[in-house]
Amino acid sequence: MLDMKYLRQNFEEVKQKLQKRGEDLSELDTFGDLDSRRRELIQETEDLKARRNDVSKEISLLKKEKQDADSKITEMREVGDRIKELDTELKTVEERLDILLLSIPNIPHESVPVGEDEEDNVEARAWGDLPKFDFEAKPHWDVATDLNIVDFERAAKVTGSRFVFYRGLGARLERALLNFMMDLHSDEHGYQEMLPPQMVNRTSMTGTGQLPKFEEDAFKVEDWDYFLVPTAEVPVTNYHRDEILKIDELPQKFVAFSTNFRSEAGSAGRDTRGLIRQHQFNKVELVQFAKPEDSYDVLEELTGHAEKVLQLLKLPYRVMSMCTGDLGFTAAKKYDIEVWIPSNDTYREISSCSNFEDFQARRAGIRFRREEKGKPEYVHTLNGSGLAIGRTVAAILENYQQADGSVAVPEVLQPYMGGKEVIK
RNA sequence: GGAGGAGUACCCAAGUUCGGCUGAAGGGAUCGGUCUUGAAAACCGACAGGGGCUUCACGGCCCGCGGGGGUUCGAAUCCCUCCUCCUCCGCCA
Repeated sequence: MLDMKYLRQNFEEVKQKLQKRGEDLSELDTFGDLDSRRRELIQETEDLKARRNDVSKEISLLKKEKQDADSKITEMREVGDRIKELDTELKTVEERLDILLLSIPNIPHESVPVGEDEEDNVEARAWGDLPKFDFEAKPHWDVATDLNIVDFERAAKVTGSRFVFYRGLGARLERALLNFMMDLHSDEHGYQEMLPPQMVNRTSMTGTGQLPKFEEDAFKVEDWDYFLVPTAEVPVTNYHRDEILKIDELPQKFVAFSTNFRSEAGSAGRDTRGLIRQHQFNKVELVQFAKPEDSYDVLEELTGHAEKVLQLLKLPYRVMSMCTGDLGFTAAKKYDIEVWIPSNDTYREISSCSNFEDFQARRAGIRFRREEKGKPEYVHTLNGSGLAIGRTVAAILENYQQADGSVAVPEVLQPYMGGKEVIK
């Protein structure tokens, strides 16, 4: 959410910056009218309320002295009716304003490359050597199915499409990665481990920006106003919702595991095979609450923490700086980390690291004070996958596959795999 | 799921019977001061906070007693509704 005052005072400039995102901004022009009407109504009701407060005190005194107050009471009855009318209109105006403000995307940071779509994303760096196979490399779903470590068919029977059973060393690999990532970030990178609820309420989903615009992407729990979490970002960021932190509590760094649920609305036909796009997947998420002046350094640091996972797994990747058209709704700046997927002959997103600046913090009311009596300011929130586990499994199966159909276990994972060096 | 009880400012807590001189007594904590070589104790003083509207500013006003609605000239106080916590019963991994 953008600051209303800032938007009022810098309307054209903001509009211009938002236009770089290439989104439809026609609604934005209703802001001026709504905003000025809101302030008109507030002034009018407040004047009336002030008068009512005064007269009510007078009435109280008159009654105490057993004097007649009927005419004043009648007068105030009319004032009260008028206040009610104005308050009703004010409420509808504020609701519309709220919906509008909640629907405006974040302003891109000046360092974000301008562009229309993923074609215009800019490679920041690449790491690792691409594997060369002296046999015909298989896509990960064939590798996994041949090894009998995943089962898509039965998952379709038991639940539906875009679900999967992991079994045997496949399940073990998933769990090994989870533990490896959690250990790395908590022991080496200074994050506090957190295990959040896997359902959240509507306010939380609004706080981080999934709602109101993207409700169709979420799984909603019937009869409850709860949603299955699409990412641990939601519960963990909302952990400090409506709080004022002390400055020495910043930065706060959390690493959280959650199972994530996404309807993948609008992705029909894409990545229908394999582990890349499932309705349910596991992910280790890094979340930081930072001081505004530090947040861009934190973004680099956090992205580095996610990269470290791939480096230790020896998986080739590149880091892409998302252009204005591919930034997503909430981010001011975003890096995607893409891992090499040989069967696609390309890199695929495995992590997304964003600085939201105060966009989420304003929605969710997450603030801090620099001094004991100082004015509260909004924190900056950041997060990044560290990493999506299912896609990491896919990357390992593809990059570590061997001629005989087996898969070598990356060295750092072997202790987590009961010492196994190969999946066969 | 059933039956009770409770949510007041940083914390504890009065006020809710019978609506108005209470936007909130009293503690504690915190901060400043006196005293002291220093500290503690004691004493004195300060101490809602947050948001909004308006103003160049000083300031003024409005809203805040879990959330939302209602009754009333006026609500912490009455009514409705939702949420959270506690106790007991039932069920349950």
